[in-house]
Amino acid sequence: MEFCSLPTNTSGMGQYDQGVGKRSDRIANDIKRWVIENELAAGDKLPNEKQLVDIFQCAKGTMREALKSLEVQGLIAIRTGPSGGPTLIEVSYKRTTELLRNFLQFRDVSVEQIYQMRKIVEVELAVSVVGLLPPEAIDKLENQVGKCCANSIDRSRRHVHLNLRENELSFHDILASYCPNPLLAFNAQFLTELLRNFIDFRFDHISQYETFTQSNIDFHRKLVVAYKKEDQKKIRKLMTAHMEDCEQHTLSLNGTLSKNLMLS
Amino acid sequence: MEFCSLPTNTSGMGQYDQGVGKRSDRIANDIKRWVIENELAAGDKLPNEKQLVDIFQCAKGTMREALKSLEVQGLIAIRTGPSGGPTLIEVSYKRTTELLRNFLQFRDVSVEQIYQMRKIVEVELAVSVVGLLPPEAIDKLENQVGKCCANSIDRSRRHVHLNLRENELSFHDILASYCPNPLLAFNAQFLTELLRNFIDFRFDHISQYETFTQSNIDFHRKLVVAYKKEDQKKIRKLMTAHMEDCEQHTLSLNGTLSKNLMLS
DNA sequence: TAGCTTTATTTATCAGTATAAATATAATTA
DNA sequence: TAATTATATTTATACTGATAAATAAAGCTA
Repeated sequence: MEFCSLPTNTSGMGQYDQGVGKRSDRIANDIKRWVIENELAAGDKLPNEKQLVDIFQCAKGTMREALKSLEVQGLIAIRTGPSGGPTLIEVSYKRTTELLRNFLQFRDVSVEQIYQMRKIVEVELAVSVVGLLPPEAIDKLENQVGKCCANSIDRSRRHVHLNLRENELSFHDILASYCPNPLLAFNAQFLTELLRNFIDFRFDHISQYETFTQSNIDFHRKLVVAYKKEDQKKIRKLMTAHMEDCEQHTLSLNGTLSKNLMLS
Repeated sequence: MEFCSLPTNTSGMGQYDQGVGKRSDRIANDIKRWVIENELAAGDKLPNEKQLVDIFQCAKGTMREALKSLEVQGLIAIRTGPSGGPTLIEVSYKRTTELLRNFLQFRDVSVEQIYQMRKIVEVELAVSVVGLLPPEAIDKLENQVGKCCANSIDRSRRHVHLNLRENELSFHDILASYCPNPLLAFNAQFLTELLRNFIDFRFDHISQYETFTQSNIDFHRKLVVAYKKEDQKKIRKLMTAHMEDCEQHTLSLNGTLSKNLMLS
């Protein structure tokens, strides 16, 4: 979509206008409003920095702060060079989880609370994708379980354990990727991300870790079978038990939520 | 907590250092890391703009972009004047919901999908706060139901309907405020916010709207009774039915999610 | 002491310059 | 001609200095 001049400069004209709040914030909001009104979509380009400065009659620095705001919100990407400038992008899962982690940074969240959420989210998701999985999805899931098994031959070192958890969790990511409900899928992915990257384990219970891994493999295998039969009831039962089981293992391994949620 | 000099300027020194990404982003990350390492908390003050410029040996504009980033992320508030400058704040629910709405802006979310989420979140939340509600919480809930009744005398105009929805939803906000799980509480509040501010109704079915309102009042009243008895089973049943009922009413009123999610 | 005024401090905005990075285009080479 | 290299152009990024606005604290007035 072509750029067709931003509408009347609602955020004030001339320097030091009377509007409320910071100029850069008002400009950022005006640009958002303009994007919505013109039904722009990801991939569409905004006017470049210089043009925006002309349109809004503001200083370069002010405009840069406005653009930085949109960038941090995950709404635009900025590139240099010819045909560069600010481009609208779909706010990514990644960016959104980063911002949501900021929220959790200053609050205490326990492993129990993560699983309280996960027990309802993963079960609902698992049940809801029944009938929506194309053959290649089943393949992917089966493949995933296979990787876990292959890796479990060597299980004596720390990084292997980490790798196993990675694999276990990607089973759930695959399921989430076939969930048509963005709210549900996002929550599921956010929770698996927390477990993947922000749980500090004590690695002094290797045997328990092995049990954990084996238990996961069993559940995933059974889930694949149930998905092949599209047996919704069975899937609900299995995923509920699976989450319960994961929670217990994580707790007995003394998993705690990291204090570095803010850092990517 | 006092400011005690930021650590070695890891984001590079001198102009145009070789680090990856933008200088302002690296600085923002360094400040985050420093906050975590020094276990700063909401209320603590960061060095002011000029001091930060000295510490990071960067230009004022660059530092302002870094601070804007932190501000947009909801991590700091900036005030002018003496004893002003950037102050750490708890990332607020409000800010987080704004950022999450950006995420949904470019995806299609249906009323059914909102309720798919709400049916599991509100039920889990309702059940989990049993036994955690102090007497004043019950009072608040009862009060809330009372307001709905009072308002339902005059129900002929649009804004009254909006006001009723407002009241109905604040019943759920009260419940959420007593939920110790930030993940659960946040999700619940986010969903009620969507319903409160971002559902466009067609107001051509006044009678259905009345039925909706009355139905809500009934459910809320019954829920209060159940909370007084701390009857968890009853609460689960009631809330499940309540959400199901809400969904049906919303659907028959042709509620659709607004296209203006990005705007506050 | 209550209310008002001044002053000092700090961010917010403006203006302009210089540098780096990315890309398109032209020139060169094989 | 195809591929590579050099050049020019476009754009963001970064730096500097000056002015305006906001606010807290100190001082003044009644």
